[in-house]
Amino acid sequence: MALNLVAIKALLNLYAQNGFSNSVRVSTPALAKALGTSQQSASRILIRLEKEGLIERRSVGRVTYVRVTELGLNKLLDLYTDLRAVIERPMDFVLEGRVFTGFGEGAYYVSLPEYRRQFREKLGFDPYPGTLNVRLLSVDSIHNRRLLSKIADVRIEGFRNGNRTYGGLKAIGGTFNDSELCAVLFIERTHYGDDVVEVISPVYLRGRFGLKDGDKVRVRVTIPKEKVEREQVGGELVSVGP
Amino acid sequence: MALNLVAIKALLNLYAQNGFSNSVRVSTPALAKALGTSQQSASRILIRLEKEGLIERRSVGRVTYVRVTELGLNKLLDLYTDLRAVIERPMDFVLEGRVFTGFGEGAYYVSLPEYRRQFREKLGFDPYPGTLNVRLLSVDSIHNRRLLSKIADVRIEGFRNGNRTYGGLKAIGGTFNDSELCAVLFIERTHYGDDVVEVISPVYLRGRFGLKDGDKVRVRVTIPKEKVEREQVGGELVSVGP
DNA sequence: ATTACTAAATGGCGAGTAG
DNA sequence: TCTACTCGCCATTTAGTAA
Repeated sequence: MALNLVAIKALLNLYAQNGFSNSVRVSTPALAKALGTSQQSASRILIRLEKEGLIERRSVGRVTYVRVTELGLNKLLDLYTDLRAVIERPMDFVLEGRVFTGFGEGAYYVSLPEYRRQFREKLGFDPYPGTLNVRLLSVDSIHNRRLLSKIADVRIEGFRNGNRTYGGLKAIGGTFNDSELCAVLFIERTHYGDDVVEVISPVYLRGRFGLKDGDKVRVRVTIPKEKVEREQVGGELVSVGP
Repeated sequence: MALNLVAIKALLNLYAQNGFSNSVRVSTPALAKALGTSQQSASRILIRLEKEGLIERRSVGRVTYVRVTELGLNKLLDLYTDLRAVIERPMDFVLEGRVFTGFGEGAYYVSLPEYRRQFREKLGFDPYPGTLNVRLLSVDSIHNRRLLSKIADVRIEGFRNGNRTYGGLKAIGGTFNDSELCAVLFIERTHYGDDVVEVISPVYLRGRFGLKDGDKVRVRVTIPKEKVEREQVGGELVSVGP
């Protein structure tokens, strides 16, 4: 017999008030308010939680005290550890596509001392002078490119040199064909579309893997934890307290 | 419009299969099995999740691929962080009671070199030769005593000296009257009941607080995280995979 | 084999209300 | 005031079934 989400929220609410090591004084109207539900439902939930052995109730006069049982705590811990096992683990973004020859500016830009210095300092390697252009194949890869362009946290600043200005870009480190260190570049004003990434590496990738145009390659970016943007924070969860 | 628990489980299940950075192939019977529900419910859940923008579906031939959206990920993260905020925080166990004079053996035992050495090494202080007996007042305190006796992780070994054997005990560090370092002892073969704790401390507590029999005292034990026993592991949560 | 509709059963909800 | 009952009502479920 599976518990409802609201019931879990109620349990969490009680636990949040130290309900495991203290008897917490609760009233069904107060609980109802905290859960955004009716008094009747709050009453039902407490009855249910008690029946399932997740809480213990004790009436002193007309006020009731509730204490979360070990079973109840375990219920919360189970949910928590299940979530944690899934969420607190590295997230892999794979970009798969085919090599193609671009406009050939990559080599020029990468070898500019301003850029090169920043790559060395912020990415930790001295890039081979040139970018490898990859046209992404699957919708997943294109989707991942979009996500990564937001996650990428290595900011390479633009600069000006005389009357010429050079734009900024973002980068993020990854692995090329599951073996070589590389970085994916997200150039602010690129000539390419959403289905293209430009990759740099300390090694000459075309040579290292004997790549010709049209060959399939794979870039893997691993995000240590959940570093994913949390722009939408529509928290509709338990508000703890009275 | 609040989501159901089963729907959350479904979302988690999809996410667990790298559903955020990969399109996951799902079938409603398989999902139903993983969730312990019917095929029809699985179908409805997917429809619902898609309607709420938490997943995206894509049909290729007769198989459908599902991908968790950023909104969907945020939903999981919200739940997770809410749980974490409550669970991953120190837990306080308060024992309140009144001082009473016991059989007077405490001083003898504590001053035995074997015990004393272990206290010093495992608890980090040299105990005043004597225990303070506290008779617990509230049901919460008695409950907490029971819990702490299971949580207590400082094991003091028994020993024998000639023909006499001295029993083992467990202890856990705490704070006496919110100011002095102390430890609660859980003696294996005690003469006292479940409503009594024996407390030791580097200082002479009776003197330090001017305690007479019947005076109220409070011992607080703080457990860093959730170190609580998880004997009951009735996991009825999402089983990940096919 | 799928997915997902409709129908009937179940279960949860809030309003009203008793104790 | 409180808790928790009953009662309609609506949501969610499963079974059957269509596509």
